[in-house]
Amino acid sequence: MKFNTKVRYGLRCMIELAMADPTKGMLQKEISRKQQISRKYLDQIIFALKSTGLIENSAGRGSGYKIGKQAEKSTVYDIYRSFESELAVVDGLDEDETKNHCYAAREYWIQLNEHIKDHMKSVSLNNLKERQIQFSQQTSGLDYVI
Amino acid sequence: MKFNTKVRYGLRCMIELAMADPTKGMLQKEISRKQQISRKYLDQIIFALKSTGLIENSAGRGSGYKIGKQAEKSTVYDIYRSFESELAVVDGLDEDETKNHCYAAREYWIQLNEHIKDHMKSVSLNNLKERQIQFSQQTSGLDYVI
DNA sequence: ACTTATCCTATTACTTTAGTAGTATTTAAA
DNA sequence: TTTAAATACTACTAAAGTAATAGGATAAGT
Repeated sequence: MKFNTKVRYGLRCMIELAMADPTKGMLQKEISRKQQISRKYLDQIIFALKSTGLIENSAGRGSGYKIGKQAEKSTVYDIYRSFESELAVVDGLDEDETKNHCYAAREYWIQLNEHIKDHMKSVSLNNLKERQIQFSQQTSGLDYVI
Repeated sequence: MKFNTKVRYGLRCMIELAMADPTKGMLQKEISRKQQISRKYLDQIIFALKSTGLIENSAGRGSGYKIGKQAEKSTVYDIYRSFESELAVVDGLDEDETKNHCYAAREYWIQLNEHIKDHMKSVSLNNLKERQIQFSQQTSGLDYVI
């Protein structure tokens, strides 16, 4: 019952970019250094985030990434969905009910699943950015890389 | 981001036993047949549930299992904890903050983790039993094994 | 004694995960 | 217009986790 590293690193990337100067792009190299994620692994993560439009760049050398146009309105769930299919905390929830062996258990998992999904949808990248800014001000930005 | 089969089957077992006649025990064989879980795998699951006191029996031949004395007050989280250590949707949440690379991300995961845990603690075995009874009455107990 | 059932550990096949590697393509700069 | 930096995308691999089976030890009912 864990989120994998792609989702976790992806979230950190998005916050990093949300905090960055939106007028100039940020290179993979720079994100990699700041977030301590290997260049090649980050490459995959950025590829996924770009595919869903959460981040943008122009191709080729030296362009750099910036947050996508609609990305500030995006939520943690959108970021999650860049890497995974729809959340399903157990398999077979959408199957025919009669195939299940316990109605109450099935209903419980469905409820929990929605509960988690709702939480992930309720927190936007903007919310996270604000929290990060608050923290940076409190600590003079010394303790964290961002 | 999935619950494993031990937790899922464990939940079904607990509901099965909660629905059963509390005066007589239920054999592994019987649970296995009703819930369609292999005897040997169920053996492990029952062993775990017994270790945490959620189910009880007297040893040896033909005793059968029944719900533990305090088990009706127990929650989904208690059942989960029979198989897993404390819920942690990402690793390293309890580590020193300065080792993290993004404050806002870390805070987010902590909140989500508590959110899930709270949900799991808010639903008791009794709640699930009531739901199961309601369902059985509606369908005349035909569609589900329990 | 014998059989049935539980107790508990070990093992295995399989899948997933985390990360590396490599090659092709794009484009800024020399 | 070469060249080198950077991204784009696929393939691969080692390690870890999962689902399940196997098997011997022990306990009791008959």
